[in-house]
Amino acid sequence: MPQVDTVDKILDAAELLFAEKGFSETSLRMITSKANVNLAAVNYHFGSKNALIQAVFSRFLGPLSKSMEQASFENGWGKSKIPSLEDILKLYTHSLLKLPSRHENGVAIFMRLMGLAYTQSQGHLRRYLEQEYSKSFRLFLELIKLGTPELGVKERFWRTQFTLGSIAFTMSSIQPLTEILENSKSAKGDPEEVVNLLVPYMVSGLMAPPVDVN
Amino acid sequence: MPQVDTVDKILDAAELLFAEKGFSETSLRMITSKANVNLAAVNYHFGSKNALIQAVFSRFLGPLSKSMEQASFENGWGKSKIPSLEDILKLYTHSLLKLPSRHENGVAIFMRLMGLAYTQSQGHLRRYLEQEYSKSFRLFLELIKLGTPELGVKERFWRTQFTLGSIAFTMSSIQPLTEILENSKSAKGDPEEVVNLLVPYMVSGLMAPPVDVN
DNA sequence: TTCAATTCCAAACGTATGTTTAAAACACCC
DNA sequence: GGGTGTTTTAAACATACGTTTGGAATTGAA
Repeated sequence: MPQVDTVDKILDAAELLFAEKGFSETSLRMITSKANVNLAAVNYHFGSKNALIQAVFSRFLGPLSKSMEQASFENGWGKSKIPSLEDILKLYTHSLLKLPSRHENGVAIFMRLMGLAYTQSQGHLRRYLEQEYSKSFRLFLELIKLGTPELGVKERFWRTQFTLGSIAFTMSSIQPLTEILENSKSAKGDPEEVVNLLVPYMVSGLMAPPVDVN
Repeated sequence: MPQVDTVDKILDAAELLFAEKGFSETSLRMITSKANVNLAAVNYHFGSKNALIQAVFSRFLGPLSKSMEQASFENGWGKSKIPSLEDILKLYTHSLLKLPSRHENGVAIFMRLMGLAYTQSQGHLRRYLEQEYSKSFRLFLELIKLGTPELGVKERFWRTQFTLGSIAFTMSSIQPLTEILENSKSAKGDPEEVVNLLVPYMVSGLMAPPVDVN
């Protein structure tokens, strides 16, 4: 058994390339040559390119969803012990930061991948994530609901959408925008710093006085 | 001369398909068959697929950037007459809503395309937009700066980033775009309503008490 | 060592893509 | 109405893709 087996070498290379270029723009030949494995290895070990995409997500989404469910449970959060919005968002962002990764900048990669999962039209991926992690996602929405009791359903829905957008988009467009702004000094901040700036922004946006009551 | 010439038929079809599927996932054959023109027409009139992508953006970004620059000028905004953040964001969102479009729900399509431009890795597009519309983008950043005088450079940079993310992501993940195009009256997809919910969210996020001062 | 199962590999397959070609069709002006 | 420049067309082109194949190499247990 090699130190890092073929499966992991493929996942490592695929993770990076998908995050960098997107799914359709990354070919199996790019992946296998970066991973130093044979082209046919992907289909042998995973079955298809789509299955590889799903495997990339499962490798980090599995541990992540488990750790978040557990943390929420350990805190005893629920209708009897309502958490503040800030606590919720801090829990999530920090679980993310603590997530182990094989790459530097792992957080940015994961966030970028999550953004792509929403943004790119990969029907199979959406279906897969939905059926596999809907429980985790529902828990997140439930906590948001506990933290924003004054919001109507519609307004909470959209503000949650805006919030997810801030995260996904920010992480997914770090490199491009820094190029444009050539403001690389202010943009080079490490993920932890960005997250620390992000939480109060999200809290403030979600907690803004309701416009629409229903 | 036909009522709608080939160039416009191609642009119309491409705009919809790009917004729905993304750039790489949309083939020229999909576009030309939806537009009822010959496959070779794209390369004849535009030169290449990449040039078509750029043309799709120019068709709505040209008028949009002009109208925004003009509105900002007519309001006399500047260091002598500092606009409120809400005024700025309202100007932008409403110019967007008033933008003429050949499709119902044009706003959602434009926003989705802008989101894709940032999110998908299309180097040529980024370079093109940068060289063509950097002035408009700089104006936007300048206005944001006027509207958030209490923020440090770094915090303003990231909060702007978060804000752009809210917009782009929200519009780009209105999932089955086709569904929304079909029953555009449905309350949950009405762009005007979403924008009205979005502005206070953005204002509140941008105006949150600074965490980091520098 | 032997043998069966697993993993790897070079090569090929079929398909879809963006692009080019050369001829046909069309439009318009003198 | 003939001639010229523009536009459309069907067909072919070269290339890149995901996937499959059949045999070679490797592995682990008996």
